Amino acid sequence: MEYNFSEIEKKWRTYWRDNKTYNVKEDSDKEKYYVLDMFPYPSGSGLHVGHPLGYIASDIYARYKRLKGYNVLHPMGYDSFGLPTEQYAILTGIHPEVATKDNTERYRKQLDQLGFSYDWSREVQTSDPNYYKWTQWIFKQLFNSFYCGSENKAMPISHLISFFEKQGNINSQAVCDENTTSFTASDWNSFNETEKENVLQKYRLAFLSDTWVNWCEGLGTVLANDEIKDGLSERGGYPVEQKLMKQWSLRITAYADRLISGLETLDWTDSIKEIQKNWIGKSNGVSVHFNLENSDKTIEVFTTRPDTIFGVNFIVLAPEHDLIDEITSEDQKQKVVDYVNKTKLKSERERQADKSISGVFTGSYAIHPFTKEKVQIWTGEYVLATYGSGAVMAVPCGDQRDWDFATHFGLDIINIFENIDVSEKANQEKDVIIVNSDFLNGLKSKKAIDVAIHKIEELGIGRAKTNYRLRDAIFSRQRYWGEPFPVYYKYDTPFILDDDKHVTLPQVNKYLPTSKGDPPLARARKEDWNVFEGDRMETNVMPGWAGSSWYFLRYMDPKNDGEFCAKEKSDYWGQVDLYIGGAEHAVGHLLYSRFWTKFLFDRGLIGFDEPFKKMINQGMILGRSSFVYRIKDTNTYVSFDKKKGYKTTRLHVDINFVDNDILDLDAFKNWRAEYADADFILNDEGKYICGHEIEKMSKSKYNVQTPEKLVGKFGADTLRLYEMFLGPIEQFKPWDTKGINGVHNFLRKFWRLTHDSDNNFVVSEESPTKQSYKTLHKTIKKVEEEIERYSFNTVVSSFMICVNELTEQKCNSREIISNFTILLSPYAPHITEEIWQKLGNDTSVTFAEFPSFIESYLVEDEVNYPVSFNGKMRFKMSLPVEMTKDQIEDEVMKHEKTAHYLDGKSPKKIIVVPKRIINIVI
RNA sequence: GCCCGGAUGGUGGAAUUGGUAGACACGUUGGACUUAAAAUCCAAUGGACAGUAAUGUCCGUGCGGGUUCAAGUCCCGCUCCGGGUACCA
Repeated sequence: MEYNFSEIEKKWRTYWRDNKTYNVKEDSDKEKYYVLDMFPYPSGSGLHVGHPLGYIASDIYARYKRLKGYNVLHPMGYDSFGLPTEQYAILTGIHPEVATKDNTERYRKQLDQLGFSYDWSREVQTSDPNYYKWTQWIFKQLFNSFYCGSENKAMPISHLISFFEKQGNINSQAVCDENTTSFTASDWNSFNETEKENVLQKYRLAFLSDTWVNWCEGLGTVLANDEIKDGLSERGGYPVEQKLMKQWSLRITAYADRLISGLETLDWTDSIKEIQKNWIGKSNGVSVHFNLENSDKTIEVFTTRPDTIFGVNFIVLAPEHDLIDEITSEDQKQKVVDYVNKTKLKSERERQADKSISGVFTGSYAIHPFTKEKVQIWTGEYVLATYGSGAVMAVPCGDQRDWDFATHFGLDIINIFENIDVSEKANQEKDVIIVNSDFLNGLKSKKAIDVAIHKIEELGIGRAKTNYRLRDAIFSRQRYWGEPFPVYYKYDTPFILDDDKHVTLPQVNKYLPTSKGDPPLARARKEDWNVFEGDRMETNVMPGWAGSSWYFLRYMDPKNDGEFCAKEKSDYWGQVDLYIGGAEHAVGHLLYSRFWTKFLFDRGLIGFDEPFKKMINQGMILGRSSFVYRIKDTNTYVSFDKKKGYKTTRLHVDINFVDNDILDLDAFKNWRAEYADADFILNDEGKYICGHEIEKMSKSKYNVQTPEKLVGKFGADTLRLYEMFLGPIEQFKPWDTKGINGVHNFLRKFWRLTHDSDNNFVVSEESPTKQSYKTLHKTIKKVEEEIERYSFNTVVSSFMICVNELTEQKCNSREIISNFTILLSPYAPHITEEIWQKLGNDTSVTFAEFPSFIESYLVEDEVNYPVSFNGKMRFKMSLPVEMTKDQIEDEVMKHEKTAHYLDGKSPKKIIVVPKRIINIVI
């Protein structure tokens, strides 16, 4: 074999490992660059060809930046805590640690095969106690911090305590729970330890709170929304109910505003920024208090449209609203109780899925703050307890949901919009004039909103307020395979372990909840814990996103035993300059890690407050499924091009039996017993042609392509080039191996350019021709420009054009080949190392210098002008570059073909764009 | 419903600021080499029409309009596909 890729690739992978080629150190003489892949979860099923797409792109970029003289940090590791491994442990009894080790080893093997330039000495795993003790440490810092509203940053809780000691909480600007009661300094000083802690919990950034969760008694655990189907658990089919449970939460809502404004500094796609903005859901409005007819209490509603306050026809409370019990009249009591109970049984998801209108009148009335008229109070599911104050002022003429509700129950609809018909639907337009609204009459909405807020505040019946859709993040999981909390309890009050103490996951006899419904860790006996303090240890574990919220920092200082990451290291490496990964983490990982980064910044632990400066979201690679067509009620399969006229059933066939849509009949027959004596109707060439379709890659569709197979057949360099050649990195695209021969041939062509027919390496020492220089420098320019704008696919074309031209020029000059080898090395590291070595270099091509582009090689004496008539290109003519517009015009008019296209007419206008185009308007 | 993308040959895609549409590959067809096959090399390849031919004419970037000397690219109005998201007051 001339180009023996398997031997070459093996040789260089060994070399890189033995020589630690890709290990990096901080180096103040060099500018840093940080290229990171999104943290993979090492799943048991390994990689398919879609997974490495982003890794290849980031590797190319990292290698390119090295050639450009940067000190590049390009690490890899595993987000190794997680559910699938735990499920596997429950099923098999195999400790998750063992399964994780197997999976990461397999993953590593697969990654290594592709020739990535990771610094593996920096590998981290979230499930490694030496890693998660620092996750615990950050949790401790969150616990010991509060968010100061006046400084607009997180600060030590001790500051807050001394504030309370001096002033109580009445003038405090600290962010806290909605239901926090006021106290004075002397109140505070009289509290006992537990009382003080209960207050502090309302301020801490990591805090215990009662949270509504989907509790499944049958399984003894809390379920995620997507684990519930029709009100029953997906596994086992047990009933699920909403239950209040004490859970750890993180006060991400304190950062809501900064999480929105910080997006402006990021080079991310608009769509991800938009998703985050919507998720945080900032809305400016006003909270207004409505007095009740028969009570001293008031109902607080939140509205973004105070301009429509004279259009209020009724008020709707969420079924969970505190006041419902109290205000419901005797005659409506039974109906309301039934309704509230019914809704309680539904999961949040079910309630959201159910679009039907429901609600019950409570029988009591509120007083409109301006008109003083009676307003009916209803309860209805469409009002969410968890947003705003859990109550809305219903304006059916101006809000479609309120309109639907009013129409459904036959309630009045007052119209407050001039010349607008609200009999068919509500008016949501803001560019209309408001009428029937006392002091707002004649104003347009925008102005009326300001006027109304002003008036409401002046009368003391409410105040301007900003609401967020974002909720505090629940941080407890009733699982085993996650980070344990550094928390113990004394008299049911939580305490944090000292900084030098951390909890390692204790051994348990089973990975299931206890019979009492406590999490698996509750199975651990006192002596199973490495640390045991107080009455009991916390038995929840942290969620999957805990470890992944800060892993990019640990890569900078992975072995540090005294700190999570030394400040001088994080100051050197700084933000991730390029982050490549899927868009599916838009509101999970990408939001949480921004939150943690801002927190660590606030506390002075790192010097930047956004983790990922530039992000590229690679598109999914889809599979190309193949099909056979079985004639109904037979065991006969008809070729795709012959199936017309037959009634057939389409069946997925394993793509490993299909080459260029032609089915390997023997392989198919051997696949399954039922196909063993299959008959075939072949086409005229005696072949069975399969049908095909583009679908998501999945085992059940038999369309999964593994990198191993392709690396075996074509080599890693070919696979790397091909994955890039498929198309723009961020686009969704089908995987089709048809084209892989093309890039493989390119590498072979490159090999042949530098080897004679006996496979001896040959380069010429003669100086290259002008033409070859031009080819090279054209390529240098293109490769550099395209990589800089992350257009990885077009670079491959440039390589091909370069080798095609050099082959044509019969150019194998050492100078040209050397430079081209460097250009190609980020894409095809193995073959280029081999040729680099054969060129006589004794260090890796990794340490070469990216060739500099010299403009003068591209300068031409002549320009080949396209000549257009009325915008249509008709012919070309070469003219000297230095020619003036007038001279060009003369030359064109003299051209023999011009007369033909003028067809006797004289041109109205001649447009000459030097070095570009000539257009003659007739 | 709302928000964000996208639509270019038989296929994947290129065209970066409005300036030669279809680069580069795949596939297909024909040819060379070979006992044969594979591999390799050469040639053709958007469509239609005319011509023995060189060549010429027309059409052509989802659809309909517009701006411009010139539109895949800009503007207006649609269609279809993909993604995200939703009783968020």
